[in-house]
Amino acid sequence: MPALIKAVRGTRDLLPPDTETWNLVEAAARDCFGAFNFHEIRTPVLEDLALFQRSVGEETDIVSKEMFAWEDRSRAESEKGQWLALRPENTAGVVRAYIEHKLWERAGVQKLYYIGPQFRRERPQKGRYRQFYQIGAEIIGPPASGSESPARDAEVLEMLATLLERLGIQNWTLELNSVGCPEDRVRYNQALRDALAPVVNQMCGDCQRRAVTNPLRVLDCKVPADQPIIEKLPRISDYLDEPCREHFYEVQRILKALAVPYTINSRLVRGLDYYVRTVFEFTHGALGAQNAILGGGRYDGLSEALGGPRAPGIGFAIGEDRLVMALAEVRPAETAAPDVYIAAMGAGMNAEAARLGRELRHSGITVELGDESFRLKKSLETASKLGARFAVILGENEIQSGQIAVKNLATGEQQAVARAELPGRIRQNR
RNA sequence: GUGGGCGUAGCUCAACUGGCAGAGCACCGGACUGUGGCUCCGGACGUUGUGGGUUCGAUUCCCAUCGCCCACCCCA
Repeated sequence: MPALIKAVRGTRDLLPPDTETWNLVEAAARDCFGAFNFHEIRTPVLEDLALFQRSVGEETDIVSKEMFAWEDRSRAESEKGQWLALRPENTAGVVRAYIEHKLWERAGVQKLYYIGPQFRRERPQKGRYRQFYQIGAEIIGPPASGSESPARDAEVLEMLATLLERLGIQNWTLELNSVGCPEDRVRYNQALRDALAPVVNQMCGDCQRRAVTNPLRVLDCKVPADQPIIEKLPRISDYLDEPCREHFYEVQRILKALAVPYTINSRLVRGLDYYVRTVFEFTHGALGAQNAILGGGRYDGLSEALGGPRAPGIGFAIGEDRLVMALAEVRPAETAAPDVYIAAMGAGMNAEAARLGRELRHSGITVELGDESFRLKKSLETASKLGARFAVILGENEIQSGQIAVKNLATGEQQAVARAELPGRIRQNR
């Protein structure tokens, strides 16, 4: 026997009834985003590697060590092999499409959402997979379209709160921060380095490394012993210039007006290079170490970094795997049951059953077919296990008389119904 | 990439200091040839993740390897 082929590390099959939950989440997202006038965009899973190097950032772990990337073989021999990558996130692709299709020519701001798989070559753990799914949305447009307005930030945050609420997910926390504009961050980074210099040798090994490579990351450190030191480090809020400060204030003012609860987390920094000003994260307990179910922020300079026109934007990505996990606590998955199970009996009855099934489905009824080889007992047993509401018995007697036996599997009550009345009878009892 | 935990039937798990691999649930069939759920009877379930070692004998002990899980780094 050949060796079994299994799903590759970090990927997984989603089976029923779990897929019902996934569909529920996606339907809720589409519905909710639609109410905010967002429209769907689908970008390729495969992109030019350079797209992510330029947007997410060459030095980020995502790009430097967690991407599935390879040189395209078909052109390798001409020594101009194109480097391809499976997308590790979707914002870069959306902005690329925005530029490529000159979407700035369209009226107003572009409000786009996507649902799809992303890929990162990380070690899997709870809530983290190599193929994972994100539901995200972006608002992007030329400055004149209002894309830079704090009202857009608030709109996105309100939309997320609405979605979580609609899904019945509670106990989420919105953590909000502003990382300022690039100039602010340069000044803040310097201030951090200065403040860390005298104390960094008292900190954990990771922090000593971060202090050199990415001082902002020191703020995320979870080592208890480091906390007193971190508390005393300068805060980004003291380094924001006036426009950034004003922007952040206005976002909060609108959130308050909308009664969207949030907390300021001055240590919240996000991993992607392109974020400016508003950054945020929604967290949820009981998800293990990966407690962030979604994150996002503003990326006013991204379009230009990718060779496009100035097009400020803000967006987020929901970790769908994690959202589903959180939702599963509220609503356990359940397989939908058929309305009717057709118990065909006797040679030649499969065709009759198929015809009847076709008629019923035409009326919007969900039908499962038995098989003419089954004994009635077995058909009823199966119908019952599947959770069907009705068993429709189709045998010689029924064909002869034109009266079809319909059994309500919950009550055990059975009656003969004229074939023409069958769909109506079943629908009214659904 | 690093650290820890765990791999026994489809699922949840047993099996004493090393002595014939088991139970519950689920599945299939029968009791009941056109009437499910309850009950009873029966059946199939497995190279104990894989490979090696120690031993008269290994699910058990040792080594290696693969896989999964959890955590770190990083991140959604």
